[in-house]
Amino acid sequence: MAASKGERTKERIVEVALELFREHGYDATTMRMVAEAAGVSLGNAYYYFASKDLLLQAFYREVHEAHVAAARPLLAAERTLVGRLRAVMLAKLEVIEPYHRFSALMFRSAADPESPLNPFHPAGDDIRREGEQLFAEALAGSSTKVPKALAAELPNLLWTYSMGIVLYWIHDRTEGRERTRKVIERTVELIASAIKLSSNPLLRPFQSKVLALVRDLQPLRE
Amino acid sequence: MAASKGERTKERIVEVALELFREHGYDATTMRMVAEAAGVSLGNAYYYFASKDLLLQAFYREVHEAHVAAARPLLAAERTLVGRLRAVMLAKLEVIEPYHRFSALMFRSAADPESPLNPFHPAGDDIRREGEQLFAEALAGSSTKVPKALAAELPNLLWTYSMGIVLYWIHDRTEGRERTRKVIERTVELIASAIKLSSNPLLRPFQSKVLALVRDLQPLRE
DNA sequence: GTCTATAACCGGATAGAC
DNA sequence: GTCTATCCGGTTATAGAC
Repeated sequence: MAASKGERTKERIVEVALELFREHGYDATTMRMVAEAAGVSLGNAYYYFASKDLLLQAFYREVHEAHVAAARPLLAAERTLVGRLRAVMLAKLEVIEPYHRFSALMFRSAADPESPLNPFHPAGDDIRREGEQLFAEALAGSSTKVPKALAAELPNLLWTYSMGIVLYWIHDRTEGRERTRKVIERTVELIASAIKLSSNPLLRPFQSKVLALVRDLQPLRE
Repeated sequence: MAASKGERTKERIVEVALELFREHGYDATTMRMVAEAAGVSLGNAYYYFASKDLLLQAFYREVHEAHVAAARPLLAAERTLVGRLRAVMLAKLEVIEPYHRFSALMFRSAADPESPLNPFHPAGDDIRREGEQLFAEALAGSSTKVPKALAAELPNLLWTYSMGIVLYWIHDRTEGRERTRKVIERTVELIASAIKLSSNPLLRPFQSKVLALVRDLQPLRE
C-alpha cells in the first residue's frame, strides 16, 4: 500500500492502455484516448510515459509474463528436448494469439534497434534476458545431454529463433495458425536433431566454426 | 523523350527526396521539405507519392541497383563459391555504408509485413526477386556443384541471410564495420561448407528434413 | 482527365503555467 | 503532478487550372 499517488496513476495508465491496445490495436489507440480513459490530461500521460512506445514496452512485459506462466506447467510435464522446446513455442503462440489482428504493428519494433525484441539489441534488457532464461530452463530440464560449449550459446540462439517464429506467425493467415504450428513442429525436431548430431565427430570442425561465429556475434551486445 | 510533364515532376521529386534522405536521413526529411525542394506544393507531392513510405521504396530500388552494379564486376573475377558469396555481401556493405547513420530508420521496414525487405513478405515484389536473382547468379557461376534440390531453395535462403546481415550491420558501430565484415567472412565460409557437407550421406536424413522445412516455409509467400 | 494548390485534420510530442 | 495551449509533420479534402 506504499503506492504513492503517482505510482497509482501510472499503473492506471498502463492498465487502460493495454486494454485499448487489445481492443483497437496499437496504432488505432491514440494517446488522447489513453489519457481520457485513464482520467488524466494528455500532457499528464506524457509525464508518465515519455512516448507511446514506452507504453508498448509495458505490453511486451505483460506478454512475456503470460508466456512464462503458460510455459512452466507444460515444462513440468515434458522431459524430452523436443517436447520441451515445442511446449515453450506453443505456449508463446497461445499467448500472442489475441494480438494477431494487430501484430504487424505491435511487433514491428522487432527490427527497431532500440527495441528489446530486436535480437541484436545491446544487452541489459530484462525481457530478452528473461526470455533466454526460459529457454535455458527448457534445456536444463531435458533428458538430452547438451555439450557445454553449445549450452552456453543456445538460450540466446533459441530466443532469436523464437523471434523468427513470431515474425512468421505475423504473416500467417491460416486457420488456427496451422502453418506456424507446422513450422514449429518441424523446426523443434530439426533443432533437437542438430543438437544431437553436434556430438558426431565428423561434424566437429563444422561445429567449432559455428560456435566461433556465434561467440563472435555476441560483442555487439556489448 | 516521351516523358510527360507529370513523369518529369515525379522524377524530380524522387531525386530531391533521395538527396535529402542521404543528407538528413529519412525521419528528419519532411514531406514539406521534399515538396519545397522539388518546387511543388505539399499536396502535389502527395499526388505523385501517396505516402512518404512510397518514396522510401524508391530509395530501396536505388540501393538495390547500385548493389547489382557493384557486385557484377566482382563476380566476373571469382569462381569459388565462397569467393562469390563474399563478393556479393561485401558489395552490399559498400553500397549501404553511406546510409549507416540513418540505417535504423531507413531499414526498419525490414520487419514491416508490407515491406519488400521483409523476408516473409508475399511474393510478387521486384526488389526481393531481383535480390534472389543476384544470389542465383553467384551460385550458378561457381565451381562448386550444388545439388539440384538445394539449388532451388538457396537464392531465397541467401537473400534472407543477407537481410540478417543488414540487420547486424545496422547495430555495428565498429570502425570500418570490422565486426560485420568478420561475420560475413565466417558465415560465407560456413555456408559454403554446409553446402558441400550436404552431399554427405550421413547427413542425408537431416538434409531432407531441412529441405522439407524450407519448402514448407514458402507458401506464406502465396 | 491530368496536374497543382491551399486549407484543414489528426495524432504524437513539448512548453510552461499552476 | 497536473493541466492547457501549441507545435510539428504525415495525410486528406477539395477546389480549381491546364
